[in-house]
Amino acid sequence: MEIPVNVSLDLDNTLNCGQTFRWHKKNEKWYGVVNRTPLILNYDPTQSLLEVQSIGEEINGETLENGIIHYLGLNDSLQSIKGNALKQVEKTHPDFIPLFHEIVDPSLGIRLLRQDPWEMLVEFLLSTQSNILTIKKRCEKLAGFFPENQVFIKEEPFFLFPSIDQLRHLEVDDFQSMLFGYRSKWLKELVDTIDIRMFKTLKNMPLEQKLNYMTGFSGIGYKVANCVALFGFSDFRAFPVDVWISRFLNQYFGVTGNAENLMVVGQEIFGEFCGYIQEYIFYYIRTRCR
DNA sequence: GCCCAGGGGTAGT
DNA sequence: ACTACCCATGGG
Repeated sequence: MEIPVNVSLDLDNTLNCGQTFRWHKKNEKWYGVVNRTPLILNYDPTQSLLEVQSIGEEINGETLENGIIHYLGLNDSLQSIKGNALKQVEKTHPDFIPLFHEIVDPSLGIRLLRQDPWEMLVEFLLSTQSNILTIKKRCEKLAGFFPENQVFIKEEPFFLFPSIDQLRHLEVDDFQSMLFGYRSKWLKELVDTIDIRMFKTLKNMPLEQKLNYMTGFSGIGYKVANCVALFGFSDFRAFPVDVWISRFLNQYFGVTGNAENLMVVGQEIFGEFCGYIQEYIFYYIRTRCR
């Protein structure tokens, strides 16, 4: 199947900018799973065509095509998001305008994915104090623990992300064997105590309620909860503050503080789509600022 | 060997 | 409320 793409799309950096951990590229094609549907994606920017291989017929009750359009955020107007944030920057920090363009313009094909909130919660709990390569290996380790979740497109294997019921059957030692370290007990406690139906209702609640609920679990602090809100619940007012963003805000705005304080700073500077801008800043720091 | 990583919990101020 | 320190482990 082929999907015509008539908006800007930087698929490589969308799938490789730290918002998702289980996509991998081989021979110019991307391999990954969206909800319970394995996909092979091959984007040709010169033709603006997205070639899709799959064994599934639908994603989350939608047609394959609509499901992929939704997942990739192809309906997001990146120009509007930039314009909205720029207006806010002009009001609050006009001296930052040149750097704002320098950061955002090269990123206007990077899109925030609509990922599964449960998978985001588990994966970002495992992300603490680790680099992205290590996080990716952990996520693969966890998914690969369940051979019954393996599916194929032709000869190519994929693992569906484990459900909460599957994870409930594991012990702390199982997680230790996957080298999750001190995160093992956090994950065990999470799967034992979370009310997954309650968790899913956060989708329609304000950011503050999302954060309040999620930070109630051990191992889920403000940074991780913001990542889940942004990448799992598509709440663009979320503003995750990790060591990179913290250093950036300190360097260019002279502010310091914890993840909660700096989240508010980011919201004030960049406005209601600050989560999108946060991702562009993260990409900028890690590709052009080192 | 050393330092860092998409942090968070906790005890001591 | 703020700080210092610890946590397990892999990668550069």
